[in-house]
Amino acid sequence: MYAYCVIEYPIKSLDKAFTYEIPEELRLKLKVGMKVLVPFNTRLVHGIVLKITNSYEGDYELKKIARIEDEFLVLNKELLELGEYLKEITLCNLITAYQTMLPSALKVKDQTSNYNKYEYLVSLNKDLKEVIEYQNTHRGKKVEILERLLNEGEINKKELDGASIRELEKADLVKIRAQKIYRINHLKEDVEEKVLNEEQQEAFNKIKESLGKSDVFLLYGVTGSGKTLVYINLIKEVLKLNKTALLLVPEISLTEQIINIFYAYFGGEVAILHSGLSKSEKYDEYVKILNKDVKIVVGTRSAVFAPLENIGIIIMDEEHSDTYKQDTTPRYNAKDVAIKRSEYHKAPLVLGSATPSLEAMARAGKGVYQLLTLNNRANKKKVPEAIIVDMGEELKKRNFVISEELDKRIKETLEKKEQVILLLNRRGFSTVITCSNCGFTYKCPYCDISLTYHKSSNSLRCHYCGYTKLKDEVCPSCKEAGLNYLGMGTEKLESILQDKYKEAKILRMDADTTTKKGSHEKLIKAFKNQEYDILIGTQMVSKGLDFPFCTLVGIINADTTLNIPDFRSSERTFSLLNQAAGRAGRGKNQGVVIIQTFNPDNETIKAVSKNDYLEFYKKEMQIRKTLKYPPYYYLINIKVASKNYEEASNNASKVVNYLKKQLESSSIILGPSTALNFRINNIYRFNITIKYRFDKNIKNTLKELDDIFRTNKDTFLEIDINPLQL
DNA sequence: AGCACGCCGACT
DNA sequence: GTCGGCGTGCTC
Repeated sequence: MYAYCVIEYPIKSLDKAFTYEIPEELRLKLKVGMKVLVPFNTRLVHGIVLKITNSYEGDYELKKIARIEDEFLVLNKELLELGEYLKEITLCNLITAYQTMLPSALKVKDQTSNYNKYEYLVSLNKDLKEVIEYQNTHRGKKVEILERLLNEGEINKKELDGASIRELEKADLVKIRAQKIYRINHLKEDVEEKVLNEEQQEAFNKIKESLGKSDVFLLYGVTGSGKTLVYINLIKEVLKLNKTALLLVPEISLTEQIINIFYAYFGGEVAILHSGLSKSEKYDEYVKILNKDVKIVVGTRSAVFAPLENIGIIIMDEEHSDTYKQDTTPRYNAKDVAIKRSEYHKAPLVLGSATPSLEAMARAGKGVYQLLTLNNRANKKKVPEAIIVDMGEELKKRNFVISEELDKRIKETLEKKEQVILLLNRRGFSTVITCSNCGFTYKCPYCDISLTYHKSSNSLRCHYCGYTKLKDEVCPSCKEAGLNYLGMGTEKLESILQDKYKEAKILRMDADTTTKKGSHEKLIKAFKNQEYDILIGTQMVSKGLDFPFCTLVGIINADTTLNIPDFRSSERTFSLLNQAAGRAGRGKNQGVVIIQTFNPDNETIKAVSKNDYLEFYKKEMQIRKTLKYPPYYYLINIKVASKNYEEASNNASKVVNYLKKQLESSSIILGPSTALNFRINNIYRFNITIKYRFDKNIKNTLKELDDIFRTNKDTFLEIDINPLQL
């Protein structure tokens, strides 16, 4: 018998099956989808078995499989196919696809170690007579232990005196049994059963009817409308059918809230998979799924590959989130994988969002997805009104940071002992440092982008490559003391606010204060417990959090994300601001939102203030249509990168010529242009963008292009299919 | 990728 | 004479 295997090296020339003879002793054990160790050239490498046959093609001599690794890990037929699908949609190597699907502890690589954790259980090894005899002839701890073992049966070794146990074991009176345990354990709690309201019930019913069919639903529910409750009830329904459920969430910080709810409802039936777990924790959770010890998986992007069988429903919360797309190779979108799995399992896929991606909404509009709407907040409060403040006018009144209106509202809110959230879309003390005398700005010598000032270390840092330098006392260019902070960060806002509202307890939450594991959750808890009055933060304060005492949300500068040169910036801004606004008035009292902007007439800002997603959707779709952007056109981004400028530039032109020759005339090819981050780490990058609607040549052309450049050592190609950013 | 094989330059 | 530089080519 022979086995076809892909081996661990993620190299184009090795991206094929190698044939091995299966040695006699492995013939019964070896299964397709197993991880094996095989001789390859002069050494042993790991691989995955793709196929087992009785004969093989080719006239070379075969080597034998050395051994099976991690015997319990078998990629089933669905997951093997899913890997091939991943390869197809991202143009990655097959082995890269499988690596992406596996937790790091189980990846195909040379060092294998045991991640299993055990507990040791002690029990009696001899009959009663001998035990009693021993007890009669001995005294002290050992006798007590035997007594307990007689009464209790098995006892965890940790509870007993180590030295005594060792002696008893030597005397052959007790035996110790190792039992695998999981690192993460949660018990179900008594939760009050919340009843679905009319809207929720209706959505629930529609989806329930589709159980057993691979329908896709877009659950469009305003912030606070209780989508989670719908998810929980659907999953309960799925469990009744003895099927499993997969819930995808956008990021860890959000996972923590939702995961606690799920633990409360489902306890040990839930496995979690996200980047906040340690390697061994992830391993454990993965093994739980493989062993079918859990029925529900909650996790971030890569959890879409969870080895669940018999899936009854897949739910993707915050469907519009960018985090579902991986921004390194393989550049897959978890949504595509979720759709594929939903088809395989004949399970409905529910896409939930308060601000659906235009793609999803457009598909719902065409009937590809079924649209379900939750218009009302679960607490029956209105979605907060939003007041737009024109910061251009405020500047004339010399209010640079906090407008009159926001100031008044903050004071009122603090007096009422309610809480304020202020959203600032930047991190660091200030982003850019400029000389007011000569206009000099610090740029990264390797990446050609502005350096960010960090107050705590008085240093300037490049966000791309990590280059750091100390801030100078005088401007390096004109030697005047004119270096100034332009823009503002959370740190600066904090000090301004502390000055203005001396009594207020202010909490700052951004990437700098939440680097430590668990610090994010701690800060949230502290604010929720009203240990603070004002919460200042970046994007992370806007998402999914529930603070019942918060009645005022202020958006300090709504424009920052709007001005990013990207065709999705309006969509992202709407989503961000809408989410932030949704933090206000989730409890008993009505909330208010203040939006400070230099563009009070901007359609996106106006739509946010009216909380009118559909209005935003209509206007933005019009723009996308005229400018030929998704969802009207598909995009492909090709980056041509090289250490050598000429090399990069010439090859970029060659790529464009090749595309023009191969693709249909209806497809639009843009570029080559210098990439937004043209020079990173001294590598020059050119951008080429393809816009197309229907082009039967596209797949093959990209594949060929990829093939051509895989052999080129100085220039490499990065192909991003359906990119989120250009 | 990783390693062997191979064919040319300055050294115990 | 040989140690070692990294170009080339192969891997079931």
